[in-house]
Amino acid sequence: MPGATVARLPLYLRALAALAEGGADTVSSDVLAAAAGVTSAQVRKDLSHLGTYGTRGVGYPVDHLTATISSELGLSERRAVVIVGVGNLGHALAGYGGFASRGFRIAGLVDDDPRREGEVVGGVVVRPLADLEELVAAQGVPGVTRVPAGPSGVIGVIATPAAAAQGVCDRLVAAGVTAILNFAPLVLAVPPDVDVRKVDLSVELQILSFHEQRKGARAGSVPAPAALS
Amino acid sequence: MPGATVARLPLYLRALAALAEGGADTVSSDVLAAAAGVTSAQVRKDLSHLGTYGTRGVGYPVDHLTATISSELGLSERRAVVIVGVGNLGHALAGYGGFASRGFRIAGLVDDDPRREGEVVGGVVVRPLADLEELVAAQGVPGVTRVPAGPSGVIGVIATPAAAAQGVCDRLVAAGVTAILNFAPLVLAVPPDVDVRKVDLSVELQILSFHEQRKGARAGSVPAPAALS
DNA sequence: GAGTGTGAACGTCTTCACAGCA
DNA sequence: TGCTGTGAAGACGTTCACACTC
Repeated sequence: MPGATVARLPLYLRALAALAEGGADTVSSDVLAAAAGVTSAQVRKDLSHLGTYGTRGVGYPVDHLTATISSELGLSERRAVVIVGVGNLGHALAGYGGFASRGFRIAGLVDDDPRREGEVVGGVVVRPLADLEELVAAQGVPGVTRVPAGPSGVIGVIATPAAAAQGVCDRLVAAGVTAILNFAPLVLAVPPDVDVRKVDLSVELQILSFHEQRKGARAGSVPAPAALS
Repeated sequence: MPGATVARLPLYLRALAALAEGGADTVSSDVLAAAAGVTSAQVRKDLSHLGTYGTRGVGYPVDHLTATISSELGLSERRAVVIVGVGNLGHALAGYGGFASRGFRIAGLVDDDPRREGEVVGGVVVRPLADLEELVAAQGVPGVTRVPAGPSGVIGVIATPAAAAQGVCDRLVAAGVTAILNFAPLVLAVPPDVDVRKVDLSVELQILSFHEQRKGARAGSVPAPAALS
């Protein structure tokens, strides 16, 4: 399954939820494409990778498609998420309703700062960093036989300052975490079997800034003279 | 300039800042690649798009390369950012030091909820949603001649619930904003000259979940029999 | 020798166009 | 007729390999 397709499956899932809300029974690739912000050809190609069969002349069954994608994404059982770092960002993440509604559960909040210990955020108690390993070990992914020292199935979220991130990452990995979402602005070093995805807010702004600059240059300056040819 | 290259320039910028900190005068593509988490061939290709000249046998001058990339990204002047929605996420964004240190300034915080008006977050006062247009209009990008009804150069950040996002987006666009960073989990409809980038935390988790599931399946089941060949 | 700059090969993703089926 | 499923074509991005320069 192409990585680009995997990245779009959550979008389809979200669009399908909205369509199901509206009482739709089936969806055509055209409608689904509009809701997800892609082209219809893209939708059909992506769904063909699922082995999913729509009905020609009709479309795809909303409920079955939803179930298939959920299953493919491993969302059938609520996956455990452990958030490290309960600062501004950690608070926002812990309080974000989208996690729970998308099939995840916050299984732990951990912070370095003793003053935060015991605080309750999003219904979960903040625990000291020392409890990290224990927290990860306590999570079993239901339906998956836990192999000792194998992947735990837990997703670790790093919301600490950059200086602390690699240390936290090492501990997560040692505890058996093989999926990490990193908000700290640095490149984490991890073993090859560990997946890291990164979200860097200032990088996003800088990309937007690039395009803005180009627009500004276009609008503010005299158009370039025609090339000699 | 390829979009993929633009997306990596901020990473190089960050890596260069760290190297400059360490007192480095020049960088080889190898070293820069390691710091940015890409390959050295990638670095050379990307930098060649800048028309930047390194010195063969030596590397790239750290200061000049930093200046060139900053300029290319339009970060020479501090670009204004307006954040709409000062909930958990908005708070985290407003308090995020990475914005200021990367060449952006928070020019406005806006929220719907009258109870938040007047609150000071990250040194900026929260203003009512009605002030949005005025705030955008008040920002000029220094050095860029402001064309009436043209792009304002301001970057809008949408950190509202999904239900409010499209309305806010429309107002931003009407006010002259042509660059939007969207945290709400929906696809925004905008005119073609407006750039939208989206960050969806639960989408990232779902992508990680997909890969975790595959690992779990591998570890938990008997290895597939060898193919007949 | 060390390291850049770049054409060419390669792989991946997207779009097109249309055959095939309800 | 309407819409899926999919080979083929095209666009895009990355990696390779090496000529060239300091």
